Amino acid sequence: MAQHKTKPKLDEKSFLEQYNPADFERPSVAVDVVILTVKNRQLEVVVVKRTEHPFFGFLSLPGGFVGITESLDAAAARLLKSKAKLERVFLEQLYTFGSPSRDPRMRIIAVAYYALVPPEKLHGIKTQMVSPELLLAFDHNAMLEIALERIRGKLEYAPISTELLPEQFTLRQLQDVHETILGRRLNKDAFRRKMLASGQLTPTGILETGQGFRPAELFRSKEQGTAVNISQGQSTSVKGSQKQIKAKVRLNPKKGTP
Amino acid sequence: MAQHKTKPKLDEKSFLEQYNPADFERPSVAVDVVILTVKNRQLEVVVVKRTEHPFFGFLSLPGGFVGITESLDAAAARLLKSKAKLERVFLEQLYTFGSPSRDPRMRIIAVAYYALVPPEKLHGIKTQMVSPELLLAFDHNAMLEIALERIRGKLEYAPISTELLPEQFTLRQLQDVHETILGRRLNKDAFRRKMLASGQLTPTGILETGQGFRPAELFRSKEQGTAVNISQGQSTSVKGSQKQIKAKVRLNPKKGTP
DNA sequence: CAAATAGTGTCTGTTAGACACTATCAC
DNA sequence: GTGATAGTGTCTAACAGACACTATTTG
Repeated sequence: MAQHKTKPKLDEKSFLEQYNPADFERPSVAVDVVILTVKNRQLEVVVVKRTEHPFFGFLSLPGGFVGITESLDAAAARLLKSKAKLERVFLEQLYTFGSPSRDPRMRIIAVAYYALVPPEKLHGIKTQMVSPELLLAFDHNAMLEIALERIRGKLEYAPISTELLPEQFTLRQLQDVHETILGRRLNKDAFRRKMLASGQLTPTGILETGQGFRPAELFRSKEQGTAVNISQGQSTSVKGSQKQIKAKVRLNPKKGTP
Repeated sequence: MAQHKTKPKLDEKSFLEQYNPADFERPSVAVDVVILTVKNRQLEVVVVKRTEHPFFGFLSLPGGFVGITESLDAAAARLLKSKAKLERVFLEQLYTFGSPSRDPRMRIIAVAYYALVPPEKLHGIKTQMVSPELLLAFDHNAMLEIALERIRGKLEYAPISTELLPEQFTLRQLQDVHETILGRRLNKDAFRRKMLASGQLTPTGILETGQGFRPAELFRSKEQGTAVNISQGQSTSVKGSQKQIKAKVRLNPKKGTP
Protein backbone atom coordinates (compact mmCIF):
# COMPACT_ATOMS: atom_id res chain seq x y z
CA MET A 1 0.00 0.00 0.00
CA ALA A 2 1.14 3.51 -0.66
CA GLN A 3 1.88 4.89 2.76
CA HIS A 4 3.46 8.16 1.87
CA LYS A 5 0.19 9.72 1.05
CA THR A 6 0.46 12.32 3.77
CA LYS A 7 -2.47 14.34 2.61
CA PRO A 8 -4.69 14.65 5.64
CA LYS A 9 -7.16 12.19 4.44
CA LEU A 10 -10.49 12.19 6.00
CA ASP A 11 -10.21 10.02 9.00
CA GLU A 12 -13.55 8.52 8.73
CA LYS A 13 -12.26 5.09 9.44
CA SER A 14 -10.88 5.84 12.86
CA PHE A 15 -14.08 7.57 13.68
CA LEU A 16 -16.04 4.53 12.83
CA GLU A 17 -13.68 2.32 14.79
CA GLN A 18 -14.16 4.41 17.82
CA TYR A 19 -17.88 4.85 17.46
CA ASN A 20 -19.27 1.81 15.78
CA PRO A 21 -22.76 2.68 14.62
CA ALA A 22 -23.90 -0.75 15.66
CA ASP A 23 -23.22 0.21 19.24
CA PHE A 24 -25.44 3.24 19.13
CA GLU A 25 -28.79 2.66 20.63
CA ARG A 26 -30.24 5.76 19.13
CA PRO A 27 -29.83 7.61 15.89
CA SER A 28 -29.10 11.29 15.75
CA VAL A 29 -31.86 13.49 14.40
CA ALA A 30 -31.09 16.41 12.14
CA VAL A 31 -33.11 18.99 10.26
CA ASP A 32 -32.28 20.07 6.71
CA VAL A 33 -34.04 22.98 5.05
CA VAL A 34 -34.77 23.46 1.35
CA ILE A 35 -34.93 27.25 1.08
CA LEU A 36 -36.40 28.20 -2.27
CA THR A 37 -36.79 31.51 -4.04
CA VAL A 38 -37.64 32.71 -7.53
CA LYS A 39 -35.28 35.27 -9.05
CA ASN A 40 -35.47 36.45 -12.64
CA ARG A 41 -37.87 33.68 -13.58
CA GLN A 42 -35.50 31.10 -12.18
CA LEU A 43 -35.82 28.81 -9.19
CA GLU A 44 -32.93 29.08 -6.75
CA VAL A 45 -32.10 27.18 -3.61
CA VAL A 46 -29.96 28.23 -0.66
CA VAL A 47 -26.84 26.07 -0.34
CA VAL A 48 -23.82 25.95 1.91
CA LYS A 49 -20.38 24.61 1.10
CA ARG A 50 -19.37 21.70 3.24
CA THR A 51 -16.17 22.14 5.21
CA GLU A 52 -16.12 18.67 6.69
CA HIS A 53 -16.22 15.11 5.65
CA PRO A 54 -18.08 13.48 4.11
CA PHE A 55 -18.75 15.36 0.86
CA PHE A 56 -16.02 17.83 1.77
CA GLY A 57 -16.22 20.81 -0.57
CA PHE A 58 -19.58 19.81 -1.95
CA LEU A 59 -22.66 21.93 -1.74
CA SER A 60 -25.40 20.87 0.61
CA LEU A 61 -28.62 22.16 2.08
CA PRO A 62 -28.29 24.05 5.34
CA GLY A 63 -28.93 21.73 8.22
CA GLY A 64 -28.08 20.85 11.78
CA PHE A 65 -28.95 18.63 14.68
CA VAL A 66 -32.11 18.93 16.68
CA GLY A 67 -31.56 19.97 20.26
CA ILE A 68 -32.71 17.52 22.86
CA THR A 69 -35.30 19.95 24.23
CA GLU A 70 -36.12 21.60 20.93
CA SER A 71 -39.10 20.87 18.70
CA LEU A 72 -38.53 20.04 15.04
CA ASP A 73 -40.22 23.25 13.94
CA ALA A 74 -38.06 25.27 16.31
CA ALA A 75 -34.92 23.58 15.04
CA ALA A 76 -35.87 24.38 11.46
CA ALA A 77 -36.61 28.00 12.37
CA ARG A 78 -33.33 28.27 14.24
CA LEU A 79 -31.39 26.96 11.25
CA LEU A 80 -33.23 29.32 8.94
CA LYS A 81 -32.12 32.21 11.09
CA SER A 82 -28.56 31.11 11.72
CA LYS A 83 -27.76 29.92 8.20
CA ALA A 84 -29.75 32.36 6.07
CA LYS A 85 -30.74 35.18 8.45
CA LEU A 86 -34.37 34.50 7.71
CA GLU A 87 -36.96 34.98 10.35
CA ARG A 88 -40.59 35.14 9.51
CA VAL A 89 -40.98 33.18 6.34
CA PHE A 90 -43.13 30.33 5.10
CA LEU A 91 -41.76 27.12 6.59
CA GLU A 92 -43.27 23.66 6.46
CA GLN A 93 -42.18 20.13 7.20
CA LEU A 94 -41.52 18.11 4.07
CA TYR A 95 -40.45 14.52 4.60
CA THR A 96 -38.20 12.48 6.83
CA PHE A 97 -35.22 10.64 5.40
CA GLY A 98 -34.00 7.67 7.35
CA SER A 99 -31.91 5.38 5.19
CA PRO A 100 -29.27 3.83 7.45
CA SER A 101 -26.62 4.60 4.85
CA ARG A 102 -27.54 8.18 4.06
CA ASP A 103 -24.64 9.43 6.16
CA PRO A 104 -21.47 7.33 6.14
CA ARG A 105 -20.39 8.53 9.57
CA MET A 106 -23.28 7.36 11.65
CA ARG A 107 -26.99 6.90 11.68
CA ILE A 108 -28.63 10.25 11.19
CA ILE A 109 -32.31 10.64 10.55
CA ALA A 110 -33.01 13.89 8.73
CA VAL A 111 -36.31 15.70 8.93
CA ALA A 112 -36.46 17.87 5.82
CA TYR A 113 -38.28 21.21 5.82
CA TYR A 114 -38.83 23.65 3.01
CA ALA A 115 -39.09 27.41 3.11
CA LEU A 116 -40.30 29.92 0.55
CA VAL A 117 -38.81 33.41 0.59
CA PRO A 118 -38.75 36.43 -1.72
CA PRO A 119 -35.32 37.01 -3.29
CA GLU A 120 -35.00 40.38 -1.52
CA LYS A 121 -34.56 38.56 1.76
CA LEU A 122 -31.57 36.61 0.54
CA HIS A 123 -28.99 39.34 0.04
CA GLY A 124 -25.57 37.94 0.77
CA ILE A 125 -26.86 34.39 1.05
CA LYS A 126 -25.40 31.81 -1.30
CA THR A 127 -27.91 30.28 -3.70
CA GLN A 128 -27.74 28.00 -6.70
CA MET A 129 -29.99 27.72 -9.69
CA VAL A 130 -32.18 24.65 -9.46
CA SER A 131 -31.21 22.50 -12.42
CA PRO A 132 -30.51 18.87 -13.22
CA GLU A 133 -26.81 19.69 -13.09
CA LEU A 134 -26.93 20.80 -9.46
CA LEU A 135 -25.20 18.15 -7.37
CA LEU A 136 -25.75 18.20 -3.63
CA ALA A 137 -24.26 16.17 -0.80
CA PHE A 138 -25.98 13.24 0.93
CA ASP A 139 -29.56 12.69 -0.24
CA HIS A 140 -30.14 16.41 -0.55
CA ASN A 141 -30.99 16.18 -4.23
CA ALA A 142 -33.88 13.92 -3.26
CA MET A 143 -34.97 16.47 -0.67
CA LEU A 144 -34.91 19.21 -3.28
CA GLU A 145 -36.88 17.07 -5.70
CA ILE A 146 -39.55 16.29 -3.14
CA ALA A 147 -39.77 19.96 -2.19
CA LEU A 148 -40.40 20.86 -5.82
CA GLU A 149 -43.07 18.21 -6.15
CA ARG A 150 -44.72 19.50 -3.01
CA ILE A 151 -44.89 23.13 -4.05
CA ARG A 152 -46.00 22.26 -7.59
CA GLY A 153 -48.88 20.29 -6.17
CA LYS A 154 -49.69 22.83 -3.49
CA LEU A 155 -49.68 25.72 -5.92
CA GLU A 156 -53.07 24.63 -7.19
CA TYR A 157 -54.94 24.94 -3.97
CA ALA A 158 -52.84 26.91 -1.48
CA PRO A 159 -51.74 30.55 -1.63
CA ILE A 160 -48.05 29.75 -1.28
CA SER A 161 -46.79 31.57 -4.36
CA THR A 162 -47.17 34.97 -2.71
CA GLU A 163 -44.54 33.87 -0.21
CA LEU A 164 -42.00 34.21 -3.00
CA LEU A 165 -42.91 37.83 -3.74
CA PRO A 166 -42.63 41.11 -1.84
CA GLU A 167 -45.61 42.31 0.14
CA GLN A 168 -47.11 44.04 -2.88
CA PHE A 169 -47.00 42.60 -6.36
CA THR A 170 -48.76 42.62 -9.70
CA LEU A 171 -50.69 39.73 -11.18
CA ARG A 172 -48.04 39.45 -13.88
CA GLN A 173 -45.35 38.90 -11.23
CA LEU A 174 -47.51 36.28 -9.58
CA GLN A 175 -48.02 34.54 -12.89
CA ASP A 176 -44.27 34.60 -13.52
CA VAL A 177 -43.72 32.82 -10.23
CA HIS A 178 -46.29 30.16 -11.09
CA GLU A 179 -44.82 29.64 -14.55
CA THR A 180 -41.32 29.33 -13.14
CA ILE A 181 -42.35 26.74 -10.58
CA LEU A 182 -44.47 24.73 -12.98
CA GLY A 183 -42.03 25.06 -15.86
CA ARG A 184 -44.70 25.97 -18.40
CA ARG A 185 -46.59 29.00 -19.63
CA LEU A 186 -50.04 29.74 -18.28
CA ASN A 187 -53.03 31.41 -19.87
CA LYS A 188 -53.12 35.06 -18.82
CA ASP A 189 -56.88 35.50 -18.72
CA ALA A 190 -57.58 32.26 -16.94
CA PHE A 191 -54.84 32.95 -14.43
CA ARG A 192 -56.24 36.39 -13.64
CA ARG A 193 -59.77 35.09 -13.30
CA LYS A 194 -58.81 32.22 -11.06
CA MET A 195 -56.60 34.33 -8.82
CA LEU A 196 -59.11 37.13 -8.44
CA ALA A 197 -61.91 34.66 -7.81
CA SER A 198 -59.91 32.71 -5.24
CA GLY A 199 -60.25 35.45 -2.66
CA GLN A 200 -56.60 35.07 -1.72
CA LEU A 201 -55.63 38.51 -3.01
CA THR A 202 -56.46 41.97 -1.75
CA PRO A 203 -56.30 44.83 -4.25
CA THR A 204 -54.42 47.81 -2.89
CA GLY A 205 -55.77 50.39 -5.34
CA ILE A 206 -52.16 51.37 -5.95
CA LEU A 207 -50.62 51.23 -9.42
CA GLU A 208 -47.04 50.47 -10.25
CA THR A 209 -45.09 53.12 -12.14
CA GLY A 210 -41.97 53.38 -14.23
CA GLN A 211 -42.58 50.41 -16.45
CA GLY A 212 -42.88 52.16 -19.82
CA PHE A 213 -46.32 50.77 -20.42
CA ARG A 214 -49.68 50.67 -18.80
CA PRO A 215 -49.19 50.20 -15.06
CA ALA A 216 -50.71 47.23 -13.30
CA GLU A 217 -52.48 47.30 -10.00
CA LEU A 218 -50.61 46.07 -6.97
CA PHE A 219 -52.11 43.33 -4.84
CA ARG A 220 -51.19 41.84 -1.54
CA SER A 221 -51.84 38.43 -0.09
CA LYS A 222 -54.63 38.11 2.42
CA GLU A 223 -53.06 37.52 5.83
CA GLN A 224 -52.56 33.81 6.21
CA GLY A 225 -49.64 33.51 8.56
CA THR A 226 -46.79 31.09 8.01
CA ALA A 227 -47.25 27.36 8.20
CA VAL A 228 -44.91 27.15 11.14
CA ASN A 229 -45.60 29.62 13.86
CA ILE A 230 -42.51 30.72 15.61
CA SER A 231 -43.40 32.39 18.83
CA GLN A 232 -40.22 34.36 19.02
CA GLY A 233 -39.57 37.76 17.56
CA GLN A 234 -42.38 40.10 16.82
CA SER A 235 -44.51 40.87 13.86
CA THR A 236 -42.38 42.98 11.58
CA SER A 237 -43.92 44.07 8.35
CA VAL A 238 -42.08 43.12 5.22
CA LYS A 239 -40.66 45.73 2.96
CA GLY A 240 -42.96 46.16 0.01
CA SER A 241 -40.61 47.44 -2.65
CA GLN A 242 -38.96 45.45 -5.39
CA LYS A 243 -36.16 46.57 -7.60
CA GLN A 244 -38.08 47.23 -10.78
CA ILE A 245 -41.21 48.53 -9.15
CA LYS A 246 -41.54 51.82 -7.38
CA ALA A 247 -44.97 51.76 -5.90
CA LYS A 248 -46.39 55.22 -5.90
CA VAL A 249 -49.43 55.83 -3.75
CA ARG A 250 -52.07 56.67 -6.23
CA LEU A 251 -55.60 55.47 -6.39
CA ASN A 252 -56.58 53.18 -9.16
CA PRO A 253 -58.91 55.35 -11.27
CA LYS A 254 -61.14 52.38 -11.93
CA LYS A 255 -61.73 51.88 -8.26
CA GLY A 256 -61.97 55.53 -7.35
CA THR A 257 -64.14 56.92 -10.10
CA PRO A 258 -66.54 54.48 -11.65
CA MET B 1 -9.69 11.73 33.70
CA ALA B 2 -6.92 10.44 31.51
CA GLN B 3 -7.90 7.27 29.83
CA HIS B 4 -5.57 4.41 29.39
CA LYS B 5 -6.32 4.60 25.72
CA THR B 6 -5.50 7.79 23.90
CA LYS B 7 -8.16 9.02 21.66
CA PRO B 8 -7.31 8.62 18.02
CA LYS B 9 -6.38 11.86 16.42
CA LEU B 10 -9.06 12.82 14.01
CA ASP B 11 -8.97 15.31 11.25
CA GLU B 12 -12.52 16.17 11.88
CA LYS B 13 -12.11 17.97 15.14
CA SER B 14 -15.13 20.08 14.73
CA PHE B 15 -17.32 17.15 14.01
CA LEU B 16 -16.25 15.34 17.14
CA GLU B 17 -16.36 18.39 19.29
CA GLN B 18 -19.80 19.16 18.20
CA TYR B 19 -21.29 15.74 17.85
CA ASN B 20 -19.38 13.30 20.01
CA PRO B 21 -21.90 10.54 20.21
CA ALA B 22 -20.79 9.74 23.74
CA ASP B 23 -21.72 13.17 24.93
CA PHE B 24 -24.53 14.13 22.68
CA GLU B 25 -27.94 13.39 24.03
CA ARG B 26 -29.96 11.85 21.30
CA PRO B 27 -33.69 11.41 21.07
CA SER B 28 -35.24 8.04 20.42
CA VAL B 29 -36.94 7.62 17.09
CA ALA B 30 -40.16 5.66 16.79
CA VAL B 31 -42.61 4.84 14.03
CA ASP B 32 -46.37 4.93 14.54
CA VAL B 33 -48.77 3.63 11.90
CA VAL B 34 -52.30 4.82 11.18
CA ILE B 35 -53.87 1.72 9.65
CA LEU B 36 -57.17 2.65 8.05
CA THR B 37 -59.94 0.59 6.55
CA VAL B 38 -63.53 1.13 5.44
CA LYS B 39 -66.09 -1.35 6.73
CA ASN B 40 -69.83 -0.99 6.24
CA ARG B 41 -69.46 2.59 5.06
CA GLN B 42 -67.51 3.44 8.17
CA LEU B 43 -63.89 4.44 8.60
CA GLU B 44 -62.01 2.31 11.09
CA VAL B 45 -58.49 2.50 12.47
CA VAL B 46 -56.35 -0.23 13.99
CA VAL B 47 -55.61 0.41 17.65
CA VAL B 48 -53.78 -1.38 20.45
CA LYS B 49 -54.41 -1.15 24.16
CA ARG B 50 -51.49 0.24 26.11
CA THR B 51 -50.16 -2.00 28.87
CA GLU B 52 -47.57 0.43 30.17
CA HIS B 53 -47.31 3.88 31.48
CA PRO B 54 -47.98 6.55 30.34
CA PHE B 55 -51.56 6.35 29.09
CA PHE B 56 -51.88 2.94 30.69
CA GLY B 57 -55.07 1.28 29.47
CA PHE B 58 -55.66 3.85 26.76
CA LEU B 59 -55.90 3.03 23.12
CA SER B 60 -53.04 4.03 20.86
CA LEU B 61 -51.82 3.52 17.34
CA PRO B 62 -49.48 0.59 16.84
CA GLY B 63 -45.89 1.76 16.99
CA GLY B 64 -42.36 0.91 17.96
CA PHE B 65 -38.79 2.05 17.89
CA VAL B 66 -36.72 2.19 14.76
CA GLY B 67 -33.83 -0.23 14.73
CA ILE B 68 -30.41 1.33 14.50
CA THR B 69 -29.70 -0.32 11.16
CA GLU B 70 -33.26 -0.25 9.90
CA SER B 71 -34.78 2.24 7.47
CA LEU B 72 -37.94 4.09 8.46
CA ASP B 73 -39.93 2.33 5.74
CA ALA B 74 -38.66 -1.03 6.93
CA ALA B 75 -39.58 -0.22 10.51
CA ALA B 76 -43.10 0.73 9.46
CA ALA B 77 -43.45 -2.46 7.42
CA ARG B 78 -42.15 -4.53 10.31
CA LEU B 79 -44.68 -2.99 12.70
CA LEU B 80 -47.45 -3.54 10.19
CA LYS B 81 -46.60 -7.21 10.09
CA SER B 82 -46.01 -7.75 13.80
CA LYS B 83 -48.95 -5.73 15.09
CA ALA B 84 -51.56 -6.33 12.42
CA LYS B 85 -50.24 -9.27 10.40
CA LEU B 86 -50.33 -7.14 7.28
CA GLU B 87 -47.76 -7.59 4.60
CA ARG B 88 -48.23 -6.15 1.21
CA VAL B 89 -50.44 -3.17 1.68
CA PHE B 90 -50.37 0.49 0.77
CA LEU B 91 -47.99 2.23 3.15
CA GLU B 92 -46.73 5.79 3.02
CA GLN B 93 -44.90 8.17 5.30
CA LEU B 94 -47.17 10.83 6.76
CA TYR B 95 -45.52 13.36 9.04
CA THR B 96 -42.95 13.49 11.81
CA PHE B 97 -43.95 14.57 15.29
CA GLY B 98 -41.22 15.98 17.46
CA SER B 99 -42.64 18.01 20.29
CA PRO B 100 -40.28 17.59 23.25
CA SER B 101 -43.24 16.98 25.52
CA ARG B 102 -45.14 14.51 23.36
CA ASP B 103 -43.97 11.64 25.57
CA PRO B 104 -43.58 12.36 29.29
CA ARG B 105 -40.94 9.68 29.76
CA MET B 106 -38.28 10.90 27.39
CA ARG B 107 -37.67 12.60 24.12
CA ILE B 108 -39.15 10.47 21.38
CA ILE B 109 -39.49 11.66 17.83
CA ALA B 110 -42.24 9.77 16.04
CA VAL B 111 -42.34 9.28 12.31
CA ALA B 112 -45.98 8.61 11.48
CA TYR B 113 -46.98 6.38 8.57
CA TYR B 114 -50.40 5.51 7.27
CA ALA B 115 -51.60 2.32 5.65
CA LEU B 116 -54.76 1.52 3.69
CA VAL B 117 -56.11 -2.03 3.81
CA PRO B 118 -59.32 -3.82 2.83
CA PRO B 119 -61.33 -4.94 5.87
CA GLU B 120 -60.92 -8.61 4.88
CA LYS B 121 -57.28 -8.41 5.83
CA LEU B 122 -58.02 -7.33 9.39
CA HIS B 123 -59.70 -10.43 10.80
CA GLY B 124 -58.87 -10.68 14.46
CA ILE B 125 -57.25 -7.26 14.56
CA LYS B 126 -58.69 -4.69 16.94
CA THR B 127 -60.10 -1.63 15.24
CA GLN B 128 -62.11 1.39 16.33
CA MET B 129 -64.56 3.51 14.44
CA VAL B 130 -63.06 6.85 13.51
CA SER B 131 -65.15 9.46 15.30
CA PRO B 132 -64.68 12.62 17.31
CA GLU B 133 -65.23 10.55 20.44
CA LEU B 134 -62.23 8.33 19.80
CA LEU B 135 -59.54 9.24 22.31
CA LEU B 136 -56.02 8.01 21.66
CA ALA B 137 -52.83 8.20 23.69
CA PHE B 138 -50.02 10.71 23.11
CA ASP B 139 -50.53 12.86 20.01
CA HIS B 140 -52.07 9.97 18.12
CA ASN B 141 -55.32 11.82 17.54
CA ALA B 142 -53.32 14.42 15.64
CA MET B 143 -51.69 11.65 13.60
CA LEU B 144 -55.09 10.24 12.75
CA GLU B 145 -56.38 13.66 11.79
CA ILE B 146 -53.45 14.33 9.50
CA ALA B 147 -53.83 10.91 7.92
CA LEU B 148 -57.47 11.68 7.14
CA GLU B 149 -56.56 15.03 5.62
CA ARG B 150 -53.92 13.35 3.51
CA ILE B 151 -56.16 10.67 2.06
CA ARG B 152 -59.01 13.12 1.48
CA GLY B 153 -56.70 15.28 -0.55
CA LYS B 154 -55.03 12.41 -2.31
CA LEU B 155 -58.32 10.81 -3.26
CA GLU B 156 -58.78 13.39 -5.98
CA TYR B 157 -55.70 12.60 -7.96
CA ALA B 158 -54.28 9.26 -6.81
CA PRO B 159 -55.82 5.79 -7.10
CA ILE B 160 -55.60 5.05 -3.39
CA SER B 161 -59.24 4.18 -2.75
CA THR B 162 -58.86 0.79 -4.42
CA GLU B 163 -56.41 -0.13 -1.65
CA LEU B 164 -59.40 -0.28 0.68
CA LEU B 165 -61.29 -2.82 -1.47
CA PRO B 166 -60.71 -6.42 -2.47
CA GLU B 167 -58.99 -7.13 -5.75
CA GLN B 168 -62.24 -6.98 -7.68
CA PHE B 169 -64.99 -4.50 -6.91
CA THR B 170 -67.91 -2.69 -8.45
CA LEU B 171 -68.08 1.01 -9.12
CA ARG B 172 -70.76 1.31 -6.46
CA GLN B 173 -68.37 -0.12 -3.86
CA LEU B 174 -65.69 2.29 -4.97
CA GLN B 175 -68.10 5.19 -4.68
CA ASP B 176 -69.10 4.04 -1.19
CA VAL B 177 -65.45 4.17 -0.15
CA HIS B 178 -65.06 7.68 -1.54
CA GLU B 179 -68.24 8.87 0.14
CA THR B 180 -67.17 7.39 3.46
CA ILE B 181 -63.77 9.05 3.35
CA LEU B 182 -65.09 12.40 2.21
CA GLY B 183 -68.12 12.32 4.46
CA ARG B 184 -70.53 13.38 1.74
CA ARG B 185 -72.56 11.92 -1.08
CA LEU B 186 -71.21 12.01 -4.62
CA ASN B 187 -72.97 12.21 -7.94
CA LYS B 188 -73.27 8.72 -9.37
CA ASP B 189 -72.96 9.63 -13.03
CA ALA B 190 -70.08 12.02 -12.59
CA PHE B 191 -68.27 9.52 -10.38
CA ARG B 192 -68.63 6.75 -12.96
CA ARG B 193 -67.49 8.99 -15.79
CA LYS B 194 -64.48 10.30 -13.93
CA MET B 195 -63.37 6.89 -12.73
CA LEU B 196 -63.75 5.22 -16.11
CA ALA B 197 -61.99 8.11 -17.84
CA SER B 198 -59.13 8.14 -15.35
CA GLY B 199 -57.65 4.96 -16.78
CA GLN B 200 -57.03 3.66 -13.27
CA LEU B 201 -59.54 0.83 -13.57
CA THR B 202 -59.50 -2.32 -15.66
CA PRO B 203 -62.86 -3.92 -16.46
CA THR B 204 -62.86 -7.65 -15.85
CA GLY B 205 -65.91 -8.49 -17.96
CA ILE B 206 -67.20 -10.37 -14.93
CA LEU B 207 -70.52 -9.55 -13.33
CA GLU B 208 -71.41 -9.86 -9.69
CA THR B 209 -74.31 -12.14 -8.78
CA GLY B 210 -76.68 -12.72 -5.92
CA GLN B 211 -77.64 -9.13 -5.30
CA GLY B 212 -81.33 -9.31 -6.10
CA PHE B 213 -81.05 -6.65 -8.75
CA ARG B 214 -79.17 -5.95 -11.91
CA PRO B 215 -75.57 -7.08 -11.41
CA ALA B 216 -72.71 -4.64 -11.80
CA GLU B 217 -69.49 -5.30 -13.61
CA LEU B 218 -66.41 -6.00 -11.51
CA PHE B 219 -63.32 -3.88 -12.00
CA ARG B 220 -59.80 -4.13 -10.72
CA SER B 221 -57.18 -1.50 -10.13
CA LYS B 222 -54.47 -1.18 -12.73
CA GLU B 223 -51.23 -2.46 -11.19
CA GLN B 224 -49.60 0.40 -9.35
CA GLY B 225 -47.59 -1.21 -6.59
CA THR B 226 -47.55 0.06 -3.05
CA ALA B 227 -46.02 3.36 -2.08
CA VAL B 228 -43.45 1.63 0.07
CA ASN B 229 -41.78 -1.29 -1.56
CA ILE B 230 -40.94 -3.99 0.88
CA SER B 231 -38.49 -6.37 -0.68
CA GLN B 232 -39.41 -9.25 1.55
CA GLY B 233 -42.06 -11.81 0.95
CA GLN B 234 -43.27 -12.61 -2.50
CA SER B 235 -46.05 -11.44 -4.68
CA THR B 236 -49.16 -13.12 -3.42
CA SER B 237 -52.37 -12.29 -5.14
CA VAL B 238 -55.11 -10.94 -2.97
CA LYS B 239 -58.31 -12.84 -2.49
CA GLY B 240 -60.93 -11.37 -4.74
CA SER B 241 -64.09 -12.22 -2.90
CA GLN B 242 -66.05 -10.09 -0.53
CA LYS B 243 -68.78 -11.22 1.75
CA GLN B 244 -71.77 -9.97 -0.19
CA ILE B 245 -70.36 -10.61 -3.61
CA LYS B 246 -69.82 -13.99 -5.18
CA ALA B 247 -68.11 -13.29 -8.45
CA LYS B 248 -69.19 -15.74 -11.06
CA VAL B 249 -67.10 -15.96 -14.17
CA ARG B 250 -69.44 -14.83 -16.85
CA LEU B 251 -68.80 -12.48 -19.67
CA ASN B 252 -70.45 -9.12 -19.60
CA PRO B 253 -72.95 -9.37 -22.46
CA LYS B 254 -72.27 -5.78 -23.40
CA LYS B 255 -68.62 -6.53 -24.00
CA GLY B 256 -69.11 -9.89 -25.64
CA THR B 257 -72.07 -9.30 -27.94
CA PRO B 258 -72.38 -5.77 -29.18
C1' DC C 1 -94.99 -9.44 -12.52
C1' DA C 2 -92.54 -5.89 -8.81
C1' DA C 3 -88.47 -4.13 -6.60
C1' DA C 4 -84.08 -2.50 -6.86
C1' DT C 5 -79.95 -1.09 -8.72
C1' DA C 6 -76.73 -0.83 -13.13
C1' DG C 7 -75.72 1.77 -16.79
C1' DT C 8 -76.74 5.32 -20.76
C1' DG C 9 -78.23 9.68 -22.94
C1' DT C 10 -78.90 14.40 -22.66
C1' DC C 11 -79.48 19.02 -20.93
C1' DT C 12 -77.43 22.70 -18.22
C1' DG C 13 -74.30 25.54 -15.55
C1' DT C 14 -69.52 26.39 -14.58
C1' DT C 15 -64.90 27.06 -15.88
C1' DA C 16 -60.53 27.15 -18.68
C1' DG C 17 -58.52 28.37 -23.13
C1' DA C 18 -58.40 31.41 -26.98
C1' DC C 19 -58.82 35.63 -29.09
C1' DA C 20 -60.20 40.30 -29.90
C1' DC C 21 -60.55 44.61 -28.17
C1' DT C 22 -59.83 48.81 -25.29
C1' DA C 23 -56.95 51.35 -21.71
C1' DT C 24 -52.84 53.54 -20.17
C1' DC C 25 -48.36 54.28 -19.32
C1' DA C 26 -43.05 55.90 -21.12
C1' DC C 27 -40.88 57.81 -24.72
C1' DG D 1 -48.15 59.01 -32.19
C1' DT D 2 -45.63 54.32 -31.21
C1' DG D 3 -44.61 50.38 -28.45
C1' DA D 4 -45.69 47.54 -24.89
C1' DT D 5 -48.41 45.59 -21.44
C1' DA D 6 -52.87 45.86 -18.33
C1' DG D 7 -57.33 44.64 -18.15
C1' DT D 8 -62.20 43.38 -20.18
C1' DG D 9 -65.61 40.95 -23.04
C1' DT D 10 -67.01 37.08 -25.53
C1' DC D 11 -66.99 32.71 -27.88
C1' DT D 12 -65.98 27.83 -27.43
C1' DA D 13 -64.64 23.31 -25.54
C1' DA D 14 -64.50 20.35 -21.58
C1' DC D 15 -66.64 18.71 -17.70
C1' DA D 16 -69.59 18.08 -13.43
C1' DG D 17 -74.37 17.96 -11.67
C1' DA D 18 -78.96 16.66 -12.48
C1' DC D 19 -82.43 13.96 -14.28
C1' DA D 20 -84.82 10.84 -17.26
C1' DC D 21 -84.72 6.63 -19.31
C1' DT D 22 -83.58 1.74 -20.37
C1' DA D 23 -81.47 -2.82 -18.86
C1' DT D 24 -81.09 -6.73 -15.94
C1' DT D 25 -81.16 -9.31 -12.10
C1' DT D 26 -83.91 -11.87 -7.74
C1' DG D 27 -88.00 -13.34 -5.87
